[in-house]
Amino acid sequence: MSSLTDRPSFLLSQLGFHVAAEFGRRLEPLDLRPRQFGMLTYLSAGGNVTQQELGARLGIHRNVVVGLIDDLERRGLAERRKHPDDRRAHAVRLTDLGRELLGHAERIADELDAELLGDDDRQALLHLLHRAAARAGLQHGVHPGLQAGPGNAPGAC
Amino acid sequence: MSSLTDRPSFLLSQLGFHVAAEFGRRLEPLDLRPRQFGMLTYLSAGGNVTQQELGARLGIHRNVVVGLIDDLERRGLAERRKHPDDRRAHAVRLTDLGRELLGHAERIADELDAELLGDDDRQALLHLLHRAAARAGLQHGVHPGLQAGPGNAPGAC
DNA sequence: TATTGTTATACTCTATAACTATA
DNA sequence: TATAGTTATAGAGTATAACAATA
Repeated sequence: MSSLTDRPSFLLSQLGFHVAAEFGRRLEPLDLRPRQFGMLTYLSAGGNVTQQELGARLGIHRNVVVGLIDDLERRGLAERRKHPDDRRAHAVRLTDLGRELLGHAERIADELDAELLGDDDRQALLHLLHRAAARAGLQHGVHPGLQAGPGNAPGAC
Repeated sequence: MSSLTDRPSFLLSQLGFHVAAEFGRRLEPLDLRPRQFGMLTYLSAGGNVTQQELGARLGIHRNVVVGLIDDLERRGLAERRKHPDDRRAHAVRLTDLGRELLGHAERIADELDAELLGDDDRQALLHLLHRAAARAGLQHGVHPGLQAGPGNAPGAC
C-alpha cells in the first residue's frame, strides 16, 4: 500500500514543481519570468547567440522567443545586434542592466537553495540529484518546464 | 560562477519536471492523464468524496473537475452516486475497472521509481526529499503541478 | 532549397461569472 | 445567505502555417 509520498519520483516531482513555482513567485518583483531568467542566464555566457539557438537550447519555439526578447529589449535588458556571420540572424546580447538584473535573480535563487535543506543535507541531495540526472540523460541547464508544451505553466520554472 | 546544475533547487525542478513528463508519457497508453491518475489515487481510499473535495485536494478548480470526471465516468472508471448526507453533492466512487486501471498506472510508477537510482541511493534520496518536503511545508500527496494555474501543463504531472 | 526572424490564424486550456438545486 | 454541481463566455497561451530576407 505504497502512498504517493513513498515514491521518490512523486516527491521529486512535487518538490520540483513547488520550488519552481516558488522561484517564479519570488521573481515577480523583478518582473521577470522564469523563461526570461533562463534566457538571461544563457546569454550571460556571451558570444553571438541567435534567437534560434536560444530557443533550441531552452526548448522554446522560435515564434515565442520573439515576444520574450521583444520584452527584454523593450526594458533594456538585452539587445539585438547584427550577427557578424549571418545577416539573417540577430546576435542577442545582454546589456549591463540585464546583467545586473540577472545578479538580483541569482541572489534570489541562492536564498531558495539555502532554505531547501541544511548544508550537509543539501550537499548530499545535490550529489544524488546529479547521479539521477546523469542516469536520466538530462542535459545541463535544460529545463523541461520551460518548454512550450500544450499549455505549459508560464509561472512555473 | 555557479552553474545552474550546481543549484539543488534547479536540479530538483529540472528532474521533477522530467520525471513528471516521463510519467505522463508512459500513462498515455492507458489514456490517462496525470490529473486523472491523481483522482483515481485519491478516490481509491474510498468514502463519500464530493467533487468539491476532490478538486480542493488536488488543487483543481471545480468546473474543471466536472469534465475530468465526465471522462472517467464515460469510460466506466468512476461513477457519480447520490451523496447520503448532501443532496446537492455527488459521491464519486471508483469502479472495479477504475481500480484495475489504477493498478496498471501504479506499476508504471513503480518502474519509474526503480529506474531513478540504485536501491541505496534511492533510499537516501527519499529520505532527503522527505526532509525537504517537510521543511517546505508540503502537504502529503498534493502535487502543485496538477493545479490549474494560468496554462498549466496537462501532460506534466 | 533550407534557414532566420516575424506575423497571423486556429486551437487548447483556464478564469470568471452565471445558473439551478439544495443547504 | 452560502454551497455543490454545471454550463457558457472570454481570455491567455501555444501550434501551425505562412511570409520576406538571406544562406
